[in-house]
Amino acid sequence: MNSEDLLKLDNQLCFAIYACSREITRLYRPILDKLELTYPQFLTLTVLWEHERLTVKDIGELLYLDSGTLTPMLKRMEAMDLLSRVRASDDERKVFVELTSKGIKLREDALELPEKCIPHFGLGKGEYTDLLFKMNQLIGNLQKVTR
Amino acid sequence: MNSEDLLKLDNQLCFAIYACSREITRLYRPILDKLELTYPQFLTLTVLWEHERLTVKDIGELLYLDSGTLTPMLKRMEAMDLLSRVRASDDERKVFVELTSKGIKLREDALELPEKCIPHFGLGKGEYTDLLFKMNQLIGNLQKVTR
DNA sequence: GTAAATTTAATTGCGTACAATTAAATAGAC
DNA sequence: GTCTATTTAATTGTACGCAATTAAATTTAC
Repeated sequence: MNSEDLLKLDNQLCFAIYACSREITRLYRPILDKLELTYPQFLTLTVLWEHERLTVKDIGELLYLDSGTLTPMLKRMEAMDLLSRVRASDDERKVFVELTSKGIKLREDALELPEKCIPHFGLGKGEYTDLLFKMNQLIGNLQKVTR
Repeated sequence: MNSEDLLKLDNQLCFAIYACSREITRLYRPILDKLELTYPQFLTLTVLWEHERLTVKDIGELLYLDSGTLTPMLKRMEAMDLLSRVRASDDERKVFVELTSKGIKLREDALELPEKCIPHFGLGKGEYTDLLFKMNQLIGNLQKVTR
């Protein structure tokens, strides 16, 4: 494709991905609302369900977010009693984030989010896995350039 | 995959797409900065390069954005002398958006954005087209549910 | 051992996203 | 023709997302 064609909206993969990301969030929103979570908050809980205790930096590396995004979001989630933020005693630059019992318990209710929503993607099992692999590959390629 | 597995970050296609969207924006940013544009502003120009004159609603339907996002962004772009906003005389609810000569001219410089960035995706020509098709298909599937 | 460099989180500021509401104009129902 | 419903954009308010800066703690270089 030449650069004229690449400029057309319909040929821009980046737009398709950007639009798709927002469409999925739209699909998730009713259940997220029920859980009283935003999508980035749900992702934050997801990594904490998997890791128990993480620094702000750890979360940032897992979700590709920086402290400018995370600090205020984590404070909101702390105010909601989903997690606690404690400055590390051995290295006072670090802040450990840990789930409260409420945050841990929320996992059971959150199980239905992917369970109920992913079928609406209309992808076969192989297609889902394949697309997941390709997107992760693309992320990897991009990071080679941008880091 | 069961719902326990689907909840894991590494298995969530939605996260891969969300992260990928932001990684692409990160890749685009140096050139966008040079053009003094944000990514959504670039998309808005893209549809106006293709259509000449669009209402706010038209732009919203093409980019899946609502007036809450578009109105302030279009005002900023008007202040940058990239486009004009004129209320339609036959139907005063509508606002027509049209590029200024500066907005039209910017297209030449913008050609290098996809031209230079897309090679960094590290995808073969077939892979790019294939992934584009699959993402658009997924968007279509999602819209069946959310509209 | 101390000065400089690095790391970590917080802060500031700007620009989206989007739900919800408002206000004005137009279309439809009768 | 008028009353109601719908359409369109704007407004308001909240929450990201990220660049740039700040401030404090720790590492390192010497």
